[in-house]
Amino acid sequence: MTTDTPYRRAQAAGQEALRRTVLDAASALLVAEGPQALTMRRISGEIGCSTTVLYTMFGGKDGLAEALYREGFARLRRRLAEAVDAAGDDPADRLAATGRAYRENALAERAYYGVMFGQAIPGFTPSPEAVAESKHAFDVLADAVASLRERTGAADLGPVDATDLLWATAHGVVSFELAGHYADEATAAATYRAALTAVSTHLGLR
Amino acid sequence: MTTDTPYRRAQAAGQEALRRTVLDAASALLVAEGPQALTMRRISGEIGCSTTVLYTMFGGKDGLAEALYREGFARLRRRLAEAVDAAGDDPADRLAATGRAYRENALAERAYYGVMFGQAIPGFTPSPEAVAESKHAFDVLADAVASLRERTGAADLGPVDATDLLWATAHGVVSFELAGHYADEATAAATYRAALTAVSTHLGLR
DNA sequence: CACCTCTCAGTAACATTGTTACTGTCGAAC
DNA sequence: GTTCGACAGTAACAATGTTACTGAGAGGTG
Repeated sequence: MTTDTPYRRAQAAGQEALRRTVLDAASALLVAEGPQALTMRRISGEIGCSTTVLYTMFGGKDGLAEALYREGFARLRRRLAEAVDAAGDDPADRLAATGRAYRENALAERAYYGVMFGQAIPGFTPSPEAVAESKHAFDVLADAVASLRERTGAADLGPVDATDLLWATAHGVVSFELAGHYADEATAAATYRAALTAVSTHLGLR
Repeated sequence: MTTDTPYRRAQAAGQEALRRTVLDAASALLVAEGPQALTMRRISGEIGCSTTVLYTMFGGKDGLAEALYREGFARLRRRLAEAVDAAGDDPADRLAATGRAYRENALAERAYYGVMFGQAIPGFTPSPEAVAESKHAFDVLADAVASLRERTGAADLGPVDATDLLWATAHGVVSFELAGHYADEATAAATYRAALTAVSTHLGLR
């Protein structure tokens, strides 16, 4: 165990600030030029240090990728929470707002979406802890579903989790849209709405 | 234009056979060890030639990736066609069989699924022609939908293509299953069924 | 048959990338 | 003041995609 001295704290704070700087640079690079530009040398060059720093701080590229993965889910979580807050008190409205916000986030943060759900960073697979934590981004969705279910008395679906089902459906359409499968934005939007409407109707969540 | 002589033909036949050999080796490597093992040196080593051959034959790794991409869709197409053939004449049965076969194919050919829909091979994005051709794998699904629509008189959904919607929904659940998001196979299967049932009901395809 | 030419495979190199051993430096502790 | 420990920088290594150079073999031409 390390001794807790002012020095140690200052050092830790410095580490934390530096970590933030590195992450911001990596994030900017990811958003501006895509995952392909995310090389250790490029990042270190961007902030003016050697690659060694990245290794002592993140352990390797996987560690950095995982930090970006968490950041992506944090952004998603913020966006969903904001949308639900703005939607008012009706659970149905809150559910619908969550659905729209999910797609908007994916389109606004395509690069992050690729890190989170595509294999945008070649060797990377998130750790089980990161995956488990990522699901909390959907807490607001789960809440809306629970409220709505209480109101409508929708039946349970056995092993099928309603939140997971909605999420998977949204992901299917969004990932196709990001891959360019739809002719235009209007088609993508309509397909997305149709998919979510179908599933929430089937779940009895209206 | 090159002259068409027996020699040229033999050479072309040789090229074709060689191409097949290379593709088989790459395919075996992909299935056995995943996309990470797909290196030019590894493939050339596997068949006992130099990397130059791969470049003259496929133009580069992207060309090889695209060949595997097409192969993946060819396998999917075969599987869907077989399932539909075995399902009998009822369009509803044919639709349901297609849905099941899609998931079965994804699970049986995970590595291919990653090449086709994930970004399993780092720099690769399929050419527009390959993407356009890939959609023909779903011709049997489109046929089943059309038959069923004729029988049930289901309404049109405007810009939303019913086949695309079913496909995207199936993809959403399957890609999550491949990523390990579900606790067990039974949960995944139930979620998949629920998603497809929801969408086909919503489309009026029963 | 001798020579020329063209296609193409092999070798070996180059650039890029993740990663790490070695070295030096700077601050804390006694 | 000396010693020690943590950490950053340099420079290397291994792997990978790619390509310039070289050579061999086959067909055409005299």
